[in-house]
Amino acid sequence: MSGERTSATRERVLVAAAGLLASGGSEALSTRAVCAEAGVQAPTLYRIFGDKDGLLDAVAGYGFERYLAEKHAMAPTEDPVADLRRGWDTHVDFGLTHPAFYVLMYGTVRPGRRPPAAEDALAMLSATVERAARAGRLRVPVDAAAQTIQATCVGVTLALISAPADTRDVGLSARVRVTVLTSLTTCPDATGPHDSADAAVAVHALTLNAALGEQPTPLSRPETALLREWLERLAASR
Amino acid sequence: MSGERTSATRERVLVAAAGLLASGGSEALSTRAVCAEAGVQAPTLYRIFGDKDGLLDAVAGYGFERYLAEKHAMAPTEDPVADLRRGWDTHVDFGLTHPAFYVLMYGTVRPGRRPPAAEDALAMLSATVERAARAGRLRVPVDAAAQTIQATCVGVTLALISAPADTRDVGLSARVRVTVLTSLTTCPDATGPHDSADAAVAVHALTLNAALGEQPTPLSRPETALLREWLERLAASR
DNA sequence: TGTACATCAGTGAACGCGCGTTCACTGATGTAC
DNA sequence: TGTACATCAGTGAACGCGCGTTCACTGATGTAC
Repeated sequence: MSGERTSATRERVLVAAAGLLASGGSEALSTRAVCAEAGVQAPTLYRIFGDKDGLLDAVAGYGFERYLAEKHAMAPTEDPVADLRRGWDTHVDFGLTHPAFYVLMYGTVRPGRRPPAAEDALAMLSATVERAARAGRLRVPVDAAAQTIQATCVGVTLALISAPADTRDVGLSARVRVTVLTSLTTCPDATGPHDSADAAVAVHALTLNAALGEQPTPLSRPETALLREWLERLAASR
Repeated sequence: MSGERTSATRERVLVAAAGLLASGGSEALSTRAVCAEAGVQAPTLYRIFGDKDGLLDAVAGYGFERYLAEKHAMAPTEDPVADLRRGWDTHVDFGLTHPAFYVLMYGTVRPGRRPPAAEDALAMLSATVERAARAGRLRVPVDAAAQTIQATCVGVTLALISAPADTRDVGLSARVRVTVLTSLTTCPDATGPHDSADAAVAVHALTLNAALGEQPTPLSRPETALLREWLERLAASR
């Protein structure tokens, strides 16, 4: 009973803190404001969380749990690359839906100190990347892929959050996701469920054609000429 | 004379603030600490900067000037894509060299409010991207490319800053840079001066081969078979 | 079953500190007559 | 040239507030005899 009451108070304080965070950002998260909002006296907060840092950690953890709830609603499928794609979108969505939480979890950068949420999220991401590697769908080492995905996904999410609503580039996330996942994996449809695989073929054909440039290749000159003609046909096929 | 003395004091205060920022992060930037460090009384600071926000803006601007100094040391060449590549590296370098400044300039995310430095940097970046577009080297609209570059480059820099020194993935920036710039531009050597163009060809050949998957193409079956064989040869050629 | 005691989640009120900021003043420099 | 005045970058000292935190206490619940 007393245990239940304790956690009820704890929950009430966290909800109050989350509300202040959402409405006023992390600056609004003073111990006094949280106490007032939760209808609780200061010593209660200190008994439960120890000190202000403990409160902030608990709030970040509370936000991370919400994030995990969204993420776990999405069970892993047998296609790890598709899971990466959906994980990317879930991440960005969460950031845009709970920007204050997100900034507290990912945007509070201190040199040499990764936020715990970022650490945990990276571990989860690595697990999915690992599955992709075991399925033979990965083009680079697991760590490299996970770091790349996390860095770019966080960058995109922070950019979207800090962009004024009217100049927000709605396609940014999908474009970067396609580019990044395509470059890391060997998934034939890494361009996502809404992009046709044809478009991916066209893009890569164009890219390869450009990369060929004036370079000498292991192919003979007539072979190269025919290859380039085919690449152009593929590029035009979307 | 009085004007010179004024700006000398202003400079002294900014240097003091920069020092505190570098050693203690933005939390260490109180008006009182800055005054003490600069050997100046509070009203002097208030006369020069108006209030604390004015001071913070001035400090961020001061950091941004340093950034611009590094950036302008690098004059634009006739290859705008190479300029984008060097601009990327300069950006990441600056972030790692002046992490506290960088976080103040780019990492202080508030929903809907882009930091002024990010705004200015995006404008400068857009100018270079625009040059690439005029040179026919761009694969996507200017705005889309600039946003993509900024979001991913900031993401990478923040990731590197917040990574503990011992787990810092040194290749992250170059890998993401290659991927992003390659996907946005038609530069044959977008992989950078230290990566061979052969490697780029190999990567793109592999990518295209994967993207082809089981998709039907506008090519005939024998053509496709031969194409894939060539792609494999290109992929193995690095 | 009744009583005495331990535990502990909570209250009410205050402490002391560092903060951003401002008031009243000084003293040096530039300027009009 | 000398004097009176305006300007203004600076000083010294304080104001008041909100902050994180803690002290002393209450009252409800659980427990031993």
